[in-house]
Amino acid sequence: MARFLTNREENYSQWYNDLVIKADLAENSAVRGCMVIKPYGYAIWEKMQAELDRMFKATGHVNAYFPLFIPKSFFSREAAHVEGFAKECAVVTHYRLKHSPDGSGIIVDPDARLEEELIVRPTSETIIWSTYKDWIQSYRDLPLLINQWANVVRWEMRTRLFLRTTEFLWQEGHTAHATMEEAKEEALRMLGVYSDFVENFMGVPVVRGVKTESEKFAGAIDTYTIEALMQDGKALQGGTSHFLGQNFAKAFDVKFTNREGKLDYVWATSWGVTTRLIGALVMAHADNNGLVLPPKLAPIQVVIVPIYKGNEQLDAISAIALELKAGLEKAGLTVKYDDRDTQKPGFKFAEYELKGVPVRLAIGPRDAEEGTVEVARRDTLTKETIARAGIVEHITALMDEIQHNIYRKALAFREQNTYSCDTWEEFCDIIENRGGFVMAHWDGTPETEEQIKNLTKATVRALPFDNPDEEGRCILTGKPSHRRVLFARAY
RNA sequence: CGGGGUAUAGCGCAGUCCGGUUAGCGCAUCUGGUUUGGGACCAGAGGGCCGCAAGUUCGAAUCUUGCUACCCCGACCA
Repeated sequence: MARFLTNREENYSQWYNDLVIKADLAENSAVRGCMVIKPYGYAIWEKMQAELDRMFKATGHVNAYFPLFIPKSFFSREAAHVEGFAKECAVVTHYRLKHSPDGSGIIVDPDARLEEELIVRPTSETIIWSTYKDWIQSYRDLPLLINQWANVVRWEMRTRLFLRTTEFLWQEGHTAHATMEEAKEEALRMLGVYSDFVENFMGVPVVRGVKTESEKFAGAIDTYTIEALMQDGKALQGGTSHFLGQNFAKAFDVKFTNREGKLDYVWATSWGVTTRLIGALVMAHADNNGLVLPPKLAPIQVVIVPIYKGNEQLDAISAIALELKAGLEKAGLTVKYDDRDTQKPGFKFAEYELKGVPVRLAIGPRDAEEGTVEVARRDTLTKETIARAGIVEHITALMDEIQHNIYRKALAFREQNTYSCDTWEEFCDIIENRGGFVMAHWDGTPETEEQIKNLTKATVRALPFDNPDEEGRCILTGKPSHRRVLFARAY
């Protein structure tokens, strides 16, 4: 079977690329660095969106939409922000085309140069905070809890489907608060929403923590992050939530009158997750047979495949299958009955495995006669024949079991590949030969962080919230440290 | 932006060194038939500006020059 996919153990990144394309999630487009998200991949994104959107609303947020374009001058208002994003911006300089004088085609009309260039948003803090200035006057206007679903553009040098594309889809929350405490609380709350989503819906365990100075968001005071471990031992940042302090309020002069009647700058947060999560979903669970989707995000949760000879048998089996489908749908499951006559059962089995459908039911003449159905699990690749009576309850329970099993498996993998390490030799050995998360002491300086990165390609992924205080010595410099941090090579 | 590579059917490739009938192969597609409990088989068919442009030549996928695009490795990054 593996002959249809590159073997995961032989070439992980090729395997990933093949899988994304063969499972019909996405493909490269005619535009450099930009992908086409195909219907099956987009269906997963829609499921993610629906759940996240529900979570955002349950925590008091509302959706709005801001422009794709940002006037260049807005960008320079926050110094660290412009510094961080300037090198990867797409810029609109003209607004018109015309036929070339020599008739050879269409050219940019040099007379149509914009007075002020527009930046295609790489993130929307600047346009949003320039708008918030007009929306906020008093503490009564706060908190302002807004989310936007949008596309953004970051002109990256090298791209990979879902993991890093020039244009990508995301949501970005931008909130404004009267106090520092409230803004910090909000940033942490949203990090909690993200980790809840990634762990309980995607089935991917995460480490929560704060980013170092060099890794934090351009313009933030603190960046909180969730870090997940992929099957090749590399870390993937799953989502970030930023405490922005008063940086953007000061840059855009957003002041409010507080309860004491005094003017103060507003406190801010922003937070986002992207279509990159689809890449994480693939890299965390999939195997050499294809995707393994968690039931809670699978576009198709159950597929029914009929096995038959001739129309007569097909009719009899279809009657059973459609009744079963109706029963499962009534229980809230998304079911597909694949009665295509153009493909054989074996082909369909392999195809739905490739696409990661959690449960496959097969019904043949034997099952029709004996009142049974063959139930195959994608996560374990096991099959059992069970009675049709009570099948809906069985499948419903199985969905939960699969959801949990996928998470347990990923968690076990992460635990097996998380090392606590105290010497430089051991550190290099693990990073180079085994991969995974390494909890080690670091002296806290950007210089040492940089040096470790240059020597090993490993970076500090986070200062984990859950790591206990512990006296130790930096693995590189030997200087004192009070807590272990999370190192890994990362995507 | 540095270093390396590739461009031939929808996809993956051979042919290019050493120019020569009608440019092949596998997969996919279409037609007909037999099949259907783990990626079926047989027979037939369609599909090409050989990346673009110029040059050399009786003759160019093949040689020369220029251009363009894409991929890989680095620096940048969710």
